[in-house]
Amino acid sequence: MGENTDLRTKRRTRQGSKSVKLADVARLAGVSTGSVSRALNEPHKVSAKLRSAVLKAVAELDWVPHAGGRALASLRSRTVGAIIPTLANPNFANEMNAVQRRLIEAGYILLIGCSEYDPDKALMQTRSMIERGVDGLILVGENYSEGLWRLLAKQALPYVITYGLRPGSPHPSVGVDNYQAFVRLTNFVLDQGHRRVAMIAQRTENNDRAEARLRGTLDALTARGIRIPDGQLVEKEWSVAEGRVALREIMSVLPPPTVVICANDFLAVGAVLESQSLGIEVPRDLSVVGFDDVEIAAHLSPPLTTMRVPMYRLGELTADHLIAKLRGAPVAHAVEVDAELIVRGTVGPPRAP
Amino acid sequence: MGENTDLRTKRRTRQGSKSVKLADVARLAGVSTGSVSRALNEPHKVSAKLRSAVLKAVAELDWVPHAGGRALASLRSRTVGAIIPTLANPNFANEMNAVQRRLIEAGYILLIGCSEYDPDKALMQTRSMIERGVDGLILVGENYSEGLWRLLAKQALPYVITYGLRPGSPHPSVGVDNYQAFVRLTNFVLDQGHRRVAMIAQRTENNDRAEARLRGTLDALTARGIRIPDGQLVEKEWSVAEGRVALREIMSVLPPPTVVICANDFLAVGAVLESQSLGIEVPRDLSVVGFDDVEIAAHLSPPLTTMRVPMYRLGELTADHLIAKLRGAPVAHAVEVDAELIVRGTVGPPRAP
DNA sequence: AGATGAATTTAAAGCGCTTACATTTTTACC
DNA sequence: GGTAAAAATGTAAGCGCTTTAAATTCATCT
Repeated sequence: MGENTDLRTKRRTRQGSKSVKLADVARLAGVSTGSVSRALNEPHKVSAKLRSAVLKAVAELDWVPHAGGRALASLRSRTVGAIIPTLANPNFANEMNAVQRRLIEAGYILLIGCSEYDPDKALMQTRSMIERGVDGLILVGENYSEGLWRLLAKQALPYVITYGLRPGSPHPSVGVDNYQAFVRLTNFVLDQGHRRVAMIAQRTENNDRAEARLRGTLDALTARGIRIPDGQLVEKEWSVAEGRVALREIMSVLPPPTVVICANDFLAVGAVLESQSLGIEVPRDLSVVGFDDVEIAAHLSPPLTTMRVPMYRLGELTADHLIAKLRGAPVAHAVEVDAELIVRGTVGPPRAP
Repeated sequence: MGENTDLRTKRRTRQGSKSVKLADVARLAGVSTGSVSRALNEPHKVSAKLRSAVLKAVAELDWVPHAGGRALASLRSRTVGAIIPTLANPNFANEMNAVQRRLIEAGYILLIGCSEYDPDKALMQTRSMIERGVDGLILVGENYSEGLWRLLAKQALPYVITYGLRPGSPHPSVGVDNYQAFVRLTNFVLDQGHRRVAMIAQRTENNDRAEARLRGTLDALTARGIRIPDGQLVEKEWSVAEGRVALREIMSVLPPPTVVICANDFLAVGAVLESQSLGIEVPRDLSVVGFDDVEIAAHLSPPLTTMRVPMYRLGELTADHLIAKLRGAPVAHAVEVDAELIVRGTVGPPRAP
C-alpha cells in the first residue's frame, strides 16, 4: 500500500528523450529558460554577459533547439513548402535550387512536394505541408483543386504562384506570361515567312502553362489566318525522346510543315535531332523553335532558336516575394519576368516550294 | 480592486491561434481528446462508431493536425531530410524525385538542402534539419566535416549515404562503387587498343565520388603502364560548356590523345560536341566515354558510350533503406547498385598513327 | 542617500498533441 | 445472472519551447 507513496510525484513517466534541451542549457548557464530563449531570439534585449554565458552553454552542450516545441510555442515553423510538378524536369529543379538557397539565407528551410501534374497529389502534399506548419507555400501554376484553395484560405496561409503568370489572376504570382511569350514566338516565326506550321505542345491537362503556350500559338496563327493541319499538332511531355517521336509523327502527315514550334526545349532538341537523323536539314528544310533555353540548346548544331526563361532568377524572385510577405513587407501582387527571344541557328526562311 | 477577481482564471492570455484544433474536433464529435488522437493514429484500437464520428467531425471542421504539437508529444516528426550538392545537377534532382515519391508513400515528407559541395553549408543545413526534428537523414557521399558526424552520433539520428558507395565505409550506404566502375570503364577503353588517354575529371575537392572516379581511372592506367600526359588531365564540374572548354584545352597539348575519359556525361557531351565543331571526327579521330547515361547521351550522334547509373532506382532504394530503418526493420549495411556499361557509338579503336 | 523609472531577468502558463494510467463498457464464460 | 477478463474510452500529465506578467537589478536624478 504505502509502497507507492514516494513514487507519487512521478506518477506519469513519459520517455523524456535523452537529448539536451533548453532547460539543460539554462541550468548550465545558471539562468532561467526564458533568458535562454530570449538570448537566442532577441539578442539585443539581453545583456552581453547573459548572452555570452548562454552561447557558451549552447556550444558546450551541442544543443539543437527543437523546432516542434518552438513551432508550438511561437506558432511559426520557419519552414516553407513548394509544390512543383516534378524534380525530374531540370527547369523546376533549377528553380528550386535558387529557391532553396534564398530561403536558407533568410532562415527558412524548404519542403518539396511533387504533384506529378495530379491535382489530388497536390492537395495531399499541401495538406501534409500545412500539417508540418509551413509558414508559406510556393505553387507552380494555378491548376489546382477547389479544395486546395479552400484549405489555403482557411489557414490564411501566405502563398505565391510561380513560373506561370496569368494577367488578371487573383493569385499573387511571379513568373512569365506564357501566352504572350508564345504569341511573340509564333509571330517571330511567321515573320520569317512560314505558313505551314506544326506544333509539338505539352499535355494541357492540369497544366495551365502548357495550355497558355498552346493558346498563344494558336491565337497568333489564327490572327494571320493560319491553322495547323490535323495531325501536325501533337501533345507530348518534355523529353528529348518524345520530341523525336513527335517529329516523326508530324512529318508523316503531308504536306510537311516548314516550321515546328515546340512548347519546350527538350521537345525541340528532340525534333532537331530526329530531323537530322531523318536527313531533314535544319533550318534549310525545316525550322524549329523551342522555349526555356536549357543548357544543351546552345550547344546543338545548329544551336537552337528559343526563348530564355531565367529559371534561377525566377526562383530567387519567388523566394524573395514570399519571404517579404512573411516579414509583413508590402509586395506587388504580380511580378512579371520577361522571356527573351534568343535567335540562334534553327530558324530560317521557308524553303522555296 | 475587485474588478480583476473574475479575470483571475485567464490571467495569462496567449494569442491562442484561431485555427481549429484537436480539442474542437473532440468537442464536436462528443468524445475525449485522447479518443480523437487514437481514432486517427491507431484506428484499429477504437470502435467503428467512434472512428466514424471522429472522421466526420474532422471533415466538417477541415481540421489539419498541427505537426509541431504532434512532434512534441510523440518525439517523431515524420519528416526526412536530404543533403545533396545541388538540385541543378539533374542526376541529384532525379534521385530526389524518386526519394520524395517513396517517402510520401510511406507517410514522410522531404526536406531538401543543397551543400553546393561546401562542408560548412552541409553542416549548417544538417543542423537546421535536426532542429526541425527530422526522423532520418540522407546524405550524398561521405565528405563531411567531423562536426557533422558528431552531431549525427549525438542525436543518434538514422541516416544513409547515397550515390557513392565505398567498400569498407563505416557508414550505411546505397550506391555505386565509383572506383570500380571507372576501373572497368578504363579497362574497356584500353581493351579497344587506346594508349594515349586524356581525362576530364570533376573537381575532387569535397567530392569523394569525383575522387574515386579519378583514382579508378588512374589506377587502371597505371596497372597497364600508362600515364596521362601533363595538361591532358583537367578538372571541371559537370556542364556541357565546361566539357567543351576542357576538350579544347586537352587537344592543345600534343600529341593529342586517342580517347578522352569523362567523369560524367555532361562533360562527355560537351567533349563530343566540341570535337565535332573542331572537325575532329568521333570516334574515328577521337573516342569519348562518359558516365551516368543522362537522357541526351543516347540522342547524340554518334550516341555516347557511357555507364548507366540508375538514379531513379537509386533514389527508391535509398528511401526504402531509410524507411525500413525508421521502422526498425533490419537493413543491410550497404546496398550496392551496379553501373552498367552502355556501348554506343563514341568509342572505336584508335586511329592508326 | 533615497526615490524613481528603465532595463533585465525570472517564474510559470500555455502552444496542440500523444500516451500512461484510470475508469467505464462490453464480451465471454460458468 | 454473476463474475472475470478484455476492449474501449476518458483523464490529465507532459513533450520543449516562447512569452506574459511579476520581480529584481541597475542607472539616474534630486
